[in-house]
Amino acid sequence: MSYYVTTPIYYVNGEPHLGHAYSTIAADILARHHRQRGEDVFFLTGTDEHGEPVAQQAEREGVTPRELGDRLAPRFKRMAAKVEASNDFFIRTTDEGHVKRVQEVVQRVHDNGHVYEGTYEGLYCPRCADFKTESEVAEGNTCPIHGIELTKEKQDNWFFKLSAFQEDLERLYEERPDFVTPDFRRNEALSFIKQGLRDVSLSRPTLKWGVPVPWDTEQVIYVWFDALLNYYTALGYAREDEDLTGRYWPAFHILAKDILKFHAVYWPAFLMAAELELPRGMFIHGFLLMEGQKMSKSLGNVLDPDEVIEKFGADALRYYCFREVSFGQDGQISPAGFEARYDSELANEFGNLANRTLSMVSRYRASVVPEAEPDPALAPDFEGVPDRFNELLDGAELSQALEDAWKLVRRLNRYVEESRPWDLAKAGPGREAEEPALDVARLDQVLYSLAEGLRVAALLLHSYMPDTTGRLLGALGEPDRGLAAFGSRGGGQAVEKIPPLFPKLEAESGD
RNA sequence: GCCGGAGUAGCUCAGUCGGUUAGAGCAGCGGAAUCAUAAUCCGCGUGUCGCAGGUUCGAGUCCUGCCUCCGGCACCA
Repeated sequence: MSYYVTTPIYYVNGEPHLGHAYSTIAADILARHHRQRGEDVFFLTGTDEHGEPVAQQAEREGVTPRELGDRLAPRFKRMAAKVEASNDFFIRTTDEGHVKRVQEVVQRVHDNGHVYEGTYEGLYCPRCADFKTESEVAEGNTCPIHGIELTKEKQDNWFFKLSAFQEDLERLYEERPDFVTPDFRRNEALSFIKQGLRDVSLSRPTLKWGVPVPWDTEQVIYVWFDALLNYYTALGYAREDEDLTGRYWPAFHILAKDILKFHAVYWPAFLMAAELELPRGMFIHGFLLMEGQKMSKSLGNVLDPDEVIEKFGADALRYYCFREVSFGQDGQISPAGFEARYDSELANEFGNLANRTLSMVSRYRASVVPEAEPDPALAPDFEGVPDRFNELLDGAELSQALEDAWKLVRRLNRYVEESRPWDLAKAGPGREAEEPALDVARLDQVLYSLAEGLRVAALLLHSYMPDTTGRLLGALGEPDRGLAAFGSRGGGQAVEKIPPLFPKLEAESGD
């Protein structure tokens, strides 16, 4: 079974920020999760480098668009690495393999009769790289988004017959209710379709920076089609010796709400026109808001992922993003919120649970997990959790799944208090009078159950926090990374004590 | 203007087909414990469930109207 997941490709007219990291982390969690389930996974991210905004940005900086891409693509690549993204390839739309395959697909759409030549006249925003309909024009012929003056443009260019796919799209949404999730995004896309689709421009005659239209090399392909096709083209050349298309296509897409229309309407229509299989689905996430506003360069409220990772670690960032903000919704984030979650949940609840567990096994049982039956007091709380976890992640419900896993962490801390291993380990007065052998067995059972529960929880959390859970699983003597049921493994492994997984922040700054 | 969503504890939110005293986390207050990164655990809520009607034996849950907020689309400038 294969699983192919993508992030949007990031536009190189600016530096990477936390918003980019967010999409990347989400896709990475899904990729890692499906690998844990033993599936054949391909995870793609990359950069979008064509189009007018890049050309303009390059001009402002006095470099060629190619040079701008060459400078920024590595930054995005590095960001992916910094957040521990396990992508199998990093596509750049300037890659030869991409350009070639875009032309093939566009040619096929043309040959299938879905392209025609027309004239487009209207007000154009160079920053948006898009024409504005009358309704989208602000006072004084300015762009409502960028506030800059629009220019009147008339272009002979090629059109894609989007309107011809109206019924097909409606049927798609009918037949596959999960094609776009969450459902309120699906409704938005569907109502957009239902109100009637207009043909869209497929090419740009005035621009040189892009993929040439194969049958009219004076024009370049509109950057959005070029960009969307990355999901398909990458599989063709990511590996020198193998075309991966048959193995992985179609994809599951992760994207933010601002590019819903392109992915949920244009993209499937274009694939239909090219007679390619449609995506298996897509999940539309919201924005991480800083002080109530979208992070944006112009507002100056951008959180640099590097700084966050520097202070909290990549795992903590990955955790926080999906814990604090319900995946799919917009949500507030803040440095104070990071610190609160880090301290109370990662350090105190999870890190300390790991620490006390390893410590007690080490102290009371010479660092070997005892062999015992799972405690019936604990087992029901783990019953069915991995299955439900899988189901949630099948629907890309990252926050819900994380919540389920976290309940186990909390349950285990409670279990420690309920079972009081330190009392069981005491041979003090009033204990010897009872049956010591019973307590030995009981302590074995408690320590086994605790270590086993921690193992199961760590495995569930592994896709979210690969580094720290990896270290913890190593310390627990667990070589495998597949999801496991509670009680599926016996005792007998040697454990080792390790430094705190999430050191307290005060302790750090106090040094 | 049209469509959709939301309005529940100080904050963030759960509340499944209408059914027992409306829940969780955080924050706050009090306590227990000592294996552990002074971490953990337990206890503590007089909430007009946006407002007003209605249906029902019974409504946070269904219906109608209204208010506020958010999103999408359309329109105007």
